[in-house]
Amino acid sequence: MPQANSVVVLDFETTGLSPNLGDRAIEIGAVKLVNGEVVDTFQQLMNPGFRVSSFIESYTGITNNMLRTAPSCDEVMASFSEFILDENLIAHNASFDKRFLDAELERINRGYSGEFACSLLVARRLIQGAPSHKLGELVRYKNIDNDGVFHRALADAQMTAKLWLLMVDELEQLGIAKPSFQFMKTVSKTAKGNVNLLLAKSRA
DNA sequence: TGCCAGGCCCTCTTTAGGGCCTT
Repeated sequence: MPQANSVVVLDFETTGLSPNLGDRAIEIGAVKLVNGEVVDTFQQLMNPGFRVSSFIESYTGITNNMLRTAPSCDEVMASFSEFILDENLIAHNASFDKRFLDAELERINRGYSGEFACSLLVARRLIQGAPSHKLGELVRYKNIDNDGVFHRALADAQMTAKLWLLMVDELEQLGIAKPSFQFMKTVSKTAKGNVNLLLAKSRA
């Protein structure tokens, strides 16, 4: 059973957009939060078994030379599956990361018991004034601490975690007592126009 | 051969189309 007070925020860098078209993971980064505090991190490059495009090299800064000596996806994902055991999961545009997580774990016959929540879907509802809901844009808009690194797995996971905690904080300031992972999922599934109604009903 | 993601969400919608996000 997933723990109620802890969660893992994760981010993949990949060779492209779709595991169904043969794309693979090339880096996984994650932070484990317990009661809103970072207690552990995970970051690992992985060798997908073929060369990545020059687009991906320049988009992520991860080069073929860096991947040449990296351990295989199978090896890294086996270790990552231990990291996320029994944890609920968060990602920015979670449907993307879930597809890659599921595809990579299926290859090694591993699974996980947690559920996914999506920081992008929550942000679209709670941060409606943002010029866009790209992770980098939300980080700028909300003045979230960052080290200037974007499109690397651990850096993006850290920023996503900070964004998530900021949104939880904002809900607490609006009178929602200790917004849970499940409550955040409910927010993400509520029609935009009904979010204020949900919050009004949920106030302590 | 040539093409290829997929889920969410809005609207000039629901017998559909297109932008936003992720790499």
